[in-house]
Amino acid sequence: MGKEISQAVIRRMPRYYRYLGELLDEGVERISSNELSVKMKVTASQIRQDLNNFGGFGQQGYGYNVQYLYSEIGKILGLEQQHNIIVAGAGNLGQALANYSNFEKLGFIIIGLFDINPNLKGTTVRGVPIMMLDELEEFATTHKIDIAALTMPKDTADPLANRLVKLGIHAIWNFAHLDLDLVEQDVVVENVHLSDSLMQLSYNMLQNQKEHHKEYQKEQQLEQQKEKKL
Amino acid sequence: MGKEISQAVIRRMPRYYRYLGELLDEGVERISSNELSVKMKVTASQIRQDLNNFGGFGQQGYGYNVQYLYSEIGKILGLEQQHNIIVAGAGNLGQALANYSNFEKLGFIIIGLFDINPNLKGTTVRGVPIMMLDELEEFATTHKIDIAALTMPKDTADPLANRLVKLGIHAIWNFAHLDLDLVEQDVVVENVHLSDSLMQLSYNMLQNQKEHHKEYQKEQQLEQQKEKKL
DNA sequence: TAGATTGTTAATCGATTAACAATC
DNA sequence: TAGATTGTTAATCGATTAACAATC
Repeated sequence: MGKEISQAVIRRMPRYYRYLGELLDEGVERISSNELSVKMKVTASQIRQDLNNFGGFGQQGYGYNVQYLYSEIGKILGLEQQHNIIVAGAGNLGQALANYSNFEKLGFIIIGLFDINPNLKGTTVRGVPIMMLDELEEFATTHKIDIAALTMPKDTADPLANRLVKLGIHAIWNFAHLDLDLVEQDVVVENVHLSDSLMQLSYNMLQNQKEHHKEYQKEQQLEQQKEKKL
Repeated sequence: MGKEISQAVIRRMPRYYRYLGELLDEGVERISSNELSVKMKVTASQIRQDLNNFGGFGQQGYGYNVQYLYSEIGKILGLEQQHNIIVAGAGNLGQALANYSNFEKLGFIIIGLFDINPNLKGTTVRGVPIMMLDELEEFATTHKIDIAALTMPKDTADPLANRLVKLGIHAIWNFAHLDLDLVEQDVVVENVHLSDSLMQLSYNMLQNQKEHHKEYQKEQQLEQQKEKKL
C-alpha cells in the first residue's frame, strides 16, 4: 500500500519548488500545468502526474494556487521542520557549505564543523564553531543532529560514517568520492560526486564537438558539390 | 545513425571508472561482469548492456581486462585530453573547487578564478590566480578555456554565462541555483544544485522515519495481542 | 574439448506522454 | 451554462533484466 514514489519524481520536486517560489516572489497567484510546463520545459502531463503522486493540489478549470502548491511541496520535501547539520571535514568544501546561507532559508542549519586539524580548533565560520573530531560524541549528547555532511578525504569516510550512524545519525550527505560501506541498514545517503559530474560534462562536451564536426563536414561536402557544378 | 546514448548510461560510466581504478590499484587483472556487479550492487546485465553501447570490451570465457576497460572508459569520458577550467566566483565554493586536487588527476585543471571583489585581486589559491571579472576577455585571448564553473550568486549567473559563451566557452558547470537561460544553443551545461540534493535527502529521511514508525506500530500491536492472550 | 562468460536479442518492467471524462 | 483545466486511465516509449547463442 502507498506504493513508493520513484526517485525520478523526487528529484524533480525541488525544481518545482524553486519555480513556484519564483512565481510567488513575482506575485503570481495561480498557474496551470500548461503554463508551468512552458516555463520549465517539461510536459504538462509530467507535472500533473508528478503532483498527483502526492495528492490533488489543483482545481479543474482553475489550475494550481501558487502559494498553496508551494507550501504543499515544501511539506512533502520535509522543509517545514528544521534540519540540523554537522559537517565532518572543515576544509574548503566544508567551510563553503557552512558559508552558504541559502541552505538556512530552506531550514537546513549547519550547527558545527569537525576536523582533525588542531590549528582549526576554536575557530568559527560564519559563527559556526569548528571542533575537533574527538569532541563529536560529546557534542552529539547535547545537540540534535539530523544530517551529517561528509567532506573529508575518502579514506577516512567509511569509519567515520559508521561512527556517525552509531551516534544515531541516519542521514548522510556524502561528498567523499566513494560509495559508503555502512554496517547498519536504513541510513539515508545522498551522494554528491563532483568528479562524476565533471566527467559527465566532459562526455557531453565530446559528443557536442563530434556533432559539430559532422555538420562541418556536411557543409564542406555541399560546397565542393557546388564548385563542381560551376 | 549512432543513436544517442542515454544520460542514464552516461551517469553510470564515471562510477564504473572509479571501481575499475580501484581494482587496478589492487592489482586485479581481469574481472567478469558478474564479479563487478556484486561489488557495485548492480546487475551484470546492466554492466554488459552499458558497456556494449560503446563497443565490445570483453572477451567470452575471460571477462574484462581491468587495465584495458579502465582506459577505454577514460577515453569515452574524454579523460585522455586535458580540460582547462576557469571558475567564475572566487567565494568559498570557488576556492574549494580550486583546492580540490582530485580533479587534476582526471585531467581537469583549474587555471584561473574570477571575482568582482577587489580585495581578492592578485591573490592565489593553490597557485591559481584570482583575477577580476573585467580581465576575463583578455585572459580568454591568451588561454585555452574548456569549461567555466559558475559559483557566483544566481542573479549574476545568466548574463555572465552568456558572456562566457560569447568568448567561445561551450561547457558550463553550473553551481548557481537556477536553470541558465542561454541565448546561444549547443552549450553543454551540467548542473550541480546542492540545495536540490539536500531536499531530496530530506524527503528520503522523512520516508525512512515514516517506515520506522509503521514498523514500530506493528510491533506494538503484536505485543498488545500477546498480552491479551495471556 | 569443456567451461566460462561475453555480446545481443527478447521479455519485462517502469516512466513518460497522450487522451479524455470529471468537475470546477 | 460554456470554457478551462485538472485528475486519471490508457498508450507509448525507453530502460532494465533475463535468457541464450556465439565464442574465447
